[in-house]
Amino acid sequence: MARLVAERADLLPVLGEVFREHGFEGASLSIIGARTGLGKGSLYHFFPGGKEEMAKAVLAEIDGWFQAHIFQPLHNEKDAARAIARTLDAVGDYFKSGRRVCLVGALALNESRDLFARQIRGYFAAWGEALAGALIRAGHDRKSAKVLAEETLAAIQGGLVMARAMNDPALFQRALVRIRTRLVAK
Amino acid sequence: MARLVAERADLLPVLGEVFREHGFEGASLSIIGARTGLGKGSLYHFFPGGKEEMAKAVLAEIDGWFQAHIFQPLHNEKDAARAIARTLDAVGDYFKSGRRVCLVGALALNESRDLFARQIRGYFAAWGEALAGALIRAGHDRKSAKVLAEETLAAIQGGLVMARAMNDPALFQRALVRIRTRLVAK
DNA sequence: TGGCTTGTGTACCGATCGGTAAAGTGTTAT
DNA sequence: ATAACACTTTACCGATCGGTACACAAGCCA
Repeated sequence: MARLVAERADLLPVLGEVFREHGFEGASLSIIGARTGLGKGSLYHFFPGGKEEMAKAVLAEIDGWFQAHIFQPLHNEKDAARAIARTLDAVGDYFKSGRRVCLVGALALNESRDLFARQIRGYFAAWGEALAGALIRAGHDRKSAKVLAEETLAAIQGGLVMARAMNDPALFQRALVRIRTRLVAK
Repeated sequence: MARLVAERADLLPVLGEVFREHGFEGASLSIIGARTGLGKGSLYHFFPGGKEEMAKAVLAEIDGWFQAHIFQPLHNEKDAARAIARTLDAVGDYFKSGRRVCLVGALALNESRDLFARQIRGYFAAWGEALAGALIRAGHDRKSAKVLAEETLAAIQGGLVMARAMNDPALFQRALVRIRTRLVAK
């Protein structure tokens, strides 16, 4: 039978968008099937654990992307200030300048959080530590770096929420600009 | 037949908590029935429009509470700086120091936003304008007040998201402290 | 050629979904 | 007393939910 998808990994971006748009509860198998073009048989072939396994796979893929494009650069690049600036650009692109929501943050808000608590916490913890590390290398002391990192992540999440609420993606971009100026200024 | 609830308004806080915990899609009528102690018949007696009317009523009640306890004080109190400080305290209490999520923000994130777009936008717009007005009276120029208000609302929403994600209510309290120092300092 | 693996399509499951209908119970006003 | 109203209870509706079972089709390897 002609296969409809090259590999399981190709499904993850689509699944991610579906979960972003409808939430975990709201993303029904019929919606998922329609968006992926796969029937239940195929979906359960790739994800025997059902919706929960799909969401966990998506979260793992997101974590991998951030590891590669955000966390690692923050850790490794010589020029910490430059790394911070560049990863902020990458964040802006990733969230499509405010038109895309953070799935990890969205899942954190309601009771489905409990299903994914470890991954949610791990994602933000890794991000916070990577950013704080870069801030230290850029000249901040340990304490202020930690505070600044925490403040930055909250500002990003809040910017995404507000951009959606006001239906104004530019709001998120303005938030990113403010974050940038605050992080580069010592 | 013995009535189980004095008036419709008494249901709204319970409904609010249910929507906060489960989201709009996830809050099933059976959950709602269990939490309110009412059967479907009673629920549809009070809310003929079903879940959607329930959520809209909850949003209206939230808006009313913020009007009375946050927006109006920001507009009316003589001492603007004091009004800002006091409303920040009220916000901290309202969100139970980070243990409670913002329903308006949570609804904004997924596709159920479209159902409530006007109320969501109105809530944040009113808040932003009230805060910006108070900041102007406290000495800020029009432009920086608007920016600062936008930044503040995003920081609050982001603080709530992060506190839930990290399962650390103190994170939200730290965010509120930072907001306070930023708003009182000119 | 023939089996084996990998994926797909279809039919089906019991449970639950949001919502409706209508009878019944209690209170209140006339 | 009785009629009107406000609320509750129960039974029910079709649709959809997440998930399972299984036959079947294609590609690959022996």
